Amino acid sequence: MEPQLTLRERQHKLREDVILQAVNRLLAEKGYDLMTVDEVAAMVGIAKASLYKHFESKELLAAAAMVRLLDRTLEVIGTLPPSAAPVEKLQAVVRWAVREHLRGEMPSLPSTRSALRETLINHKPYTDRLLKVTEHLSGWIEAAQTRGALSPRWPAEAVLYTIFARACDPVADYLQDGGAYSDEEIVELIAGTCFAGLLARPS
Amino acid sequence: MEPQLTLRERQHKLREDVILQAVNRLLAEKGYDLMTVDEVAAMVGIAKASLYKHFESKELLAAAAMVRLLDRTLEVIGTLPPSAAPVEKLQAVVRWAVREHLRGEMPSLPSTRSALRETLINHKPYTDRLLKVTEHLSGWIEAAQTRGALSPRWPAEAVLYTIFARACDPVADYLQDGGAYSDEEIVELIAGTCFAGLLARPS
DNA sequence: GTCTATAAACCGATAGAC
DNA sequence: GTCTATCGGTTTATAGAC
Repeated sequence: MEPQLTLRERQHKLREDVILQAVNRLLAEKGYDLMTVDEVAAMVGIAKASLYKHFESKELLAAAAMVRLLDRTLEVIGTLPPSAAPVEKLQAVVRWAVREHLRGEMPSLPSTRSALRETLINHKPYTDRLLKVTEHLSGWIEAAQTRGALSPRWPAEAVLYTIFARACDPVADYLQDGGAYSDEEIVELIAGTCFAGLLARPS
Repeated sequence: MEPQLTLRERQHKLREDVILQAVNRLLAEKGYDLMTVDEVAAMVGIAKASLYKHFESKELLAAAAMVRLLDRTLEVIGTLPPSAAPVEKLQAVVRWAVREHLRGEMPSLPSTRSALRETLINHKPYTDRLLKVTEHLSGWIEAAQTRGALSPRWPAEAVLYTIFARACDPVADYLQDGGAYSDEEIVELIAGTCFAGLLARPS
């Protein structure tokens, strides 16, 4: 607990967070496979070999960035008003995720096609946090279905995956590239079509 | 028009279609960046150098596979019953696309992150067919909105992108990996949540 | 047209000086 | 811990024999 050690540790943590910010942005911009370690080092302004003093491989570097993303997600989940209806909390999480996506800070889902996926599912810091996020969302989904806010027609598992998938929906990129809508309009378009659907509503 | 020339041309076309089938499957399985030309050659059973006699680069090889996909899409569009309602045609296209996805034959959308995107938007055979598909779908979308089948709340452009995106929705992969649902159930889950939404419907 | 062999470039990871 | 320089492996693309 000496101040020197603590100071050094804090500088160390700070440096690593700057690295993970860069990784997070590059993962969002080009994905894991197209991201090169040289790029990360260049963006941070240090040498590649120095990066490997902090993270022992490219895969663990990306995994740490994904853990950081899930920690931020848990922060958002923790600051939602407890009085809000479950379905409103779900919509709030989707809106936050799409906003992050539009800001270029939402790494793509580790798809079944990604070389990163196997690493992540064997990386306990990642799976622990993913489980926590899943538990929160699943609880809200079941509550909302019981209350009649969410359709009981869809299995809770399918709803969960759908919500996760909306965070990296390429529709956001295409609408943003089109330039016809503001970011906040795009957020409402994606959250709106996701929850209300494309069909006209009877009522 | 000599029979020999025609035969050789037909063999040539047949060989190229076998190649493009393999490329299509690999593009669906691992995406453009992770697909190697060696893999394509191995799957077809010819040497890599022979591939380059048919297609002059990896990018044009992938582009040809994407053109083939759009041609198959136009075939599906062409065989839909003209008497069907526009919204039913849209749903039929989505269902067909998800089925192709589940069979492992739906290459991912050329996302803004892909190295392939710039090649595709400058490749006229691709953009021509993409325009045709877009024109068909856009016509149905506007007709369905006029008739009150699709919600007028969403811009037609957003509906179009949403329908395209459902063809490569990672939700299909996650549900299929879970093993709890048949392929046809997954098709209905994705098409159903896309059109009807997650919310309970008032009526 | 198909093959083997190889060129040329790129990338992840490491050695060793400071 | 950070740097420069480099290794080892992989990938796209091509040369040249058959």
